[in-house]
Amino acid sequence: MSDLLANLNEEQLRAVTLPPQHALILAGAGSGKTRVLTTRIAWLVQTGQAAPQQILAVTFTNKAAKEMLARLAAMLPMNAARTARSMWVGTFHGLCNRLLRAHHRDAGLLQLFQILDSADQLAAIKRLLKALNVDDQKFPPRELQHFINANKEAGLRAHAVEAWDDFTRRRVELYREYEQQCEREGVVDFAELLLRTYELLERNEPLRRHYQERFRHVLVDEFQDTNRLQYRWLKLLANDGREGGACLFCVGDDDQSIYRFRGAEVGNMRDFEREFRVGSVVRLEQNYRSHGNILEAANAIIVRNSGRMGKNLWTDQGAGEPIRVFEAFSDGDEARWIVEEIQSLVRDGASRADVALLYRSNAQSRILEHQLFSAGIPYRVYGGLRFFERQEIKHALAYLRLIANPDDDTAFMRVVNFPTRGIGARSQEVLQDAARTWNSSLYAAVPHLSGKAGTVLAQFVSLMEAMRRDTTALTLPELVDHVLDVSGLRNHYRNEKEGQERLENLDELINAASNFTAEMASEAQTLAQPHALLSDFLAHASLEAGDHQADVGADAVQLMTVHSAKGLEFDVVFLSGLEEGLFPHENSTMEREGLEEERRLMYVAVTRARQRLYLSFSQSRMLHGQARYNLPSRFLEEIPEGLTRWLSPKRPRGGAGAGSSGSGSAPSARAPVPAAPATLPGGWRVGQLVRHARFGQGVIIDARGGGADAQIQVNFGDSGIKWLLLSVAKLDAC
DNA sequence: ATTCTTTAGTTTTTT
DNA sequence: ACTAAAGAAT
Repeated sequence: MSDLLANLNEEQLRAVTLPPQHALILAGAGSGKTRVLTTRIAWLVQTGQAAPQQILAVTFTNKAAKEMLARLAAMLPMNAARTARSMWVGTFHGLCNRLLRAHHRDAGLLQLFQILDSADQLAAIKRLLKALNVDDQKFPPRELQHFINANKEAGLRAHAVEAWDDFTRRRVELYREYEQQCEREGVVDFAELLLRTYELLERNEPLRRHYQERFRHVLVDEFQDTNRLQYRWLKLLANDGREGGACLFCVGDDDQSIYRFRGAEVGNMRDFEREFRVGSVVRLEQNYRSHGNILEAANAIIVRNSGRMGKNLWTDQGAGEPIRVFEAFSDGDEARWIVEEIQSLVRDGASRADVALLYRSNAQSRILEHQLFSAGIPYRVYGGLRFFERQEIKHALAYLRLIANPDDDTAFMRVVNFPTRGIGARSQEVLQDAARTWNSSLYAAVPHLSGKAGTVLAQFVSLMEAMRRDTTALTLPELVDHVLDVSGLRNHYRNEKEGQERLENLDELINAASNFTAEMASEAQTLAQPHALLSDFLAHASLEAGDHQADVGADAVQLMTVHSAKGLEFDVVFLSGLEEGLFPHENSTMEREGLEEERRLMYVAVTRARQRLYLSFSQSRMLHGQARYNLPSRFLEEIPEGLTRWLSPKRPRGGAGAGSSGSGSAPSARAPVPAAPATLPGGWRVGQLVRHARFGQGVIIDARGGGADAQIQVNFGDSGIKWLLLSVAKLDAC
């Protein structure tokens, strides 16, 4: 017990030992957030205030859930398996899946309902549009997918959506058709998991009461990332803060909310504070991660945002090194410089794994990878395809899904002609028409067909029937193995020249099935229905797509987007591409909300660094096959000058206009901007930084005409991109 | 059914 | 510049 609370600082201790009441913990970057959350749970259990089964902990990723369970197992004197079983720890989606399986009848679902991941959902929508003969130019599937998900996340079924124009009315109709299609096929998408559970609990009072009374404590991690529906879901369990509901313990950081684009509502934090009358918000402001200069820079950046809940990180670690800033002439130059810097760090004894290269968008990784590769520096990139998202795995899973549920049309379409068995587009069309006529699934429509299409499809159906029959007595890994052979998938990839890796992945799927079976066995549940374990395995595959492709353990430099760096920390961080239009991204600068999210993203990036932070930008950059000339990011100017050290000749500051460095003075060793045309009349050149009396600072990005008509195009950032007549415009070199 | 050609769209991502 | 996906030709 004293062990548990030892080494907590004053605020952490206060948060951990709060009396049972609704609580909001504002936890800054590196302030020991996860530690507080897990210690709180352990403390509740150890002091006898709550039994493990009275606790529900919600995270956003499976990784975070696993980590929390591992830490709890180490803190609590009970074996890990028991903790895992009696305490509900998981993602919103994982927990909803568990609830819906337990109460599938009340929720109006098959016991073996399947879960569509985003790609499956998109495929289902495309299939729907095709069946209804809808022009997918007018109704792009992706847009419709977003429309449906956004409405579900707002808690709205198709009948409840208000439509004021024809376009929306049609989309609502398609939403309704989509709902019916999912219903018919016995499948549920991600948003549906949440909405179904919400409606189930709302509608079914005894059930709601049961869970409200069971879960005395609900703890939420990354609360700033919750969407509206998730918040309503929590409110339901807490009985809106009235008697008989759970206590909500929400931990989050409004300054690290970077998922607005996918529905996260930072406003939930304030709403929670108000609606649940959270008396005093506990602020964790001592940072144990970064040196003083880095923190000060982060604070200076984030303070410019409006509507913050307010928080100022501090450290007792001392100022540390200055933040290093570098201006390159081209993106290639920037990458080369980063690589040189890494080489010298490694020479000085740094471990490559402690160095991270961060960027705003994935497109920027290519050039960095290229330079790292040429220099022979091991690196790993986060963000590739994940295991369960691979083509061969999705194919195998589709066969498995068809065994569990023949009405799953998405799975049917995926494998009906893969490997090819002579069921081409025409046969598939005939079948889809028949399914519509008979109002049945594709599988069930096959017997109604005659002719050539009927014959080949009947063969496919009997293949599936045989698969189902022959696997009832098999263990899950045996079943998977059997299906890989009988379906012809193995054979197909054996004959493909690049198929070796895919074959290995298929074997890995059998492995995954073995591991899953072992985990389930330790929870000692007996499943009466054949293929019930299969169904659980499929849910697992949808909900947990596996780790991103990267070899763990190797001493390699880490490359990732700022988004995926959230929650991680490194001794040395390079943040590249700090340019207007890139970071902040041009699509975000139109509205204040968007810009502030970019600023939070910048805040997240800066606070990843423990000891050393490099910021770099480039005068020119190849993007979509064209050279772009960007201004330095406004975020650079938001860092107080005293905290930085420029490794390249410093440019004048935007506001001050006091600079004296010559116009674009290039260190002689560096090559000039590639693709920069010859000097223009008046000595101007593309890529040059200029100042206009009205528009402020800008970069010359193009030129046309000659003599008296010569014009230049200048990117003034905020003030836009303008064509100016050289003979008229009053421009100063910066 | 396979292969070649054209076209559109390239911020961030988990479940 | 590059890719993935849809369309057209074989």
